[in-house]
Amino acid sequence: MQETKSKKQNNLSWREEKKLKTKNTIQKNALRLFAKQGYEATTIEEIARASEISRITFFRYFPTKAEVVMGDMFELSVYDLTRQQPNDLTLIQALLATFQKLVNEADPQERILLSERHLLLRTIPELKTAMMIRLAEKYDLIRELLAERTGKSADDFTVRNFAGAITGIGISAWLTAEQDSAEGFIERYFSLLAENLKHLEAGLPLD
Amino acid sequence: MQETKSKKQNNLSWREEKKLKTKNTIQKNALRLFAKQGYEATTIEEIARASEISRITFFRYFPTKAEVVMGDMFELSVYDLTRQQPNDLTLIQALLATFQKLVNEADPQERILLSERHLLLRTIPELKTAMMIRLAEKYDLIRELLAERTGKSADDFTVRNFAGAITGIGISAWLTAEQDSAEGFIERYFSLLAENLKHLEAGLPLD
DNA sequence: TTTATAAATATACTGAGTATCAATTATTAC
DNA sequence: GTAATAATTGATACTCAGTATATTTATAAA
Repeated sequence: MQETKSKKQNNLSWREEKKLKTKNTIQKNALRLFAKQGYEATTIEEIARASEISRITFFRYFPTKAEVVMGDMFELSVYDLTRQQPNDLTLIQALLATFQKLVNEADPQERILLSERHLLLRTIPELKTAMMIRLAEKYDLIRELLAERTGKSADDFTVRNFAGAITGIGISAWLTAEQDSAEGFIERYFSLLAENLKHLEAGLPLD
Repeated sequence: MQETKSKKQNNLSWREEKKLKTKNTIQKNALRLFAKQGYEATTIEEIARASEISRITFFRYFPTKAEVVMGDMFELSVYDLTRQQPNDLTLIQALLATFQKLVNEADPQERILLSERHLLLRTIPELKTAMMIRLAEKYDLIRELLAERTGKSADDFTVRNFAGAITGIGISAWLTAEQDSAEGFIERYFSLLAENLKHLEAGLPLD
């Protein structure tokens, strides 16, 4: 079980580095092929051939075809970064700070990849639904964050409900940005998210 | 194109009646088999055999295996019933009235079928996600309802965001009821939904 | 070099979902 | 009632995602 860490000072061993590279190659080829000939029209076989691996190996790196588009999506960063925000901020203020940071720091390279992904995510029905699920799954993370900042239990009624509202607001931002879309989707998404959160903090007035 | 309505006074023709019966049979058999031997372990082939139809005919009635569980789910009723509530009610008040009505009026027969469905919907991962999507898809309907009652556009920022919050609150109620679950899931779900909506109307205070 | 381990692949399978075409069955017109 | 018409069903055959098992190849350690 103990992982190899004997001679190599790099915290990534030779093998692990290669694996990461393979994973990236697969994802890049997949996104390229999806963009070129469509998601449905692209088979896993093709992606594998383009990546010079076998069909079976593909499944060693990604459990499903959809997952190759979803990727990591820096969801963990959102969680971690938000936890690191000062304690005297409300959750919403902390989230706003996190988003600000993420938008500022995203390097161009990453931003382009992200754009390609998002294009697929809002175009292909199968992926749209996969994305919606991802969003809904954040519910539990939000509850945890909220529990930490309020000192309440994550199972508290108000915590649950507030977290639910944040989740829904996130979905709304996603769906709205998807409509306006075109260029700069990610910027639009984050700015909507920020507006929505501020509105929520104000109690969601309808006037 | 003109539909047959010549002699038959019943608004359902002979054929259409039979089709409805077949659809119900398929659904009943599917739910029975799923409950008995599990969702994944049950093939469409089996469901078809039990329903005395061919595998292909199954797909004429339900586009996917998951859809046979989802069914209609009286989502349309919620929409229609809510529209019929008095105009001086807020959307939340109207929704509360609708849920009240639905809980009171559900006949025992239907209630049992609904329970079976819900058991599957919160047990089988594939169906859980399908359900989540259903919930998220209500977003647009809620926006319409809200637009009607506020006189605003369904694309208005506050309408979108408020509708998003309601959606998320619905998801939260679903996930919470799913945890407590056991018996009386549906009652629990609706009562949570009501609590959550009231909390939302109060501006979602965290204290 | 030999040994142990992990990663890649080959083979073969299941089952969902689709397309095409032929066979039935019901509906309508005569 | 019978023939023509249209809808429903079904048979056959296919694609492709995803899985299980066993085998081969590459890597690391000894």
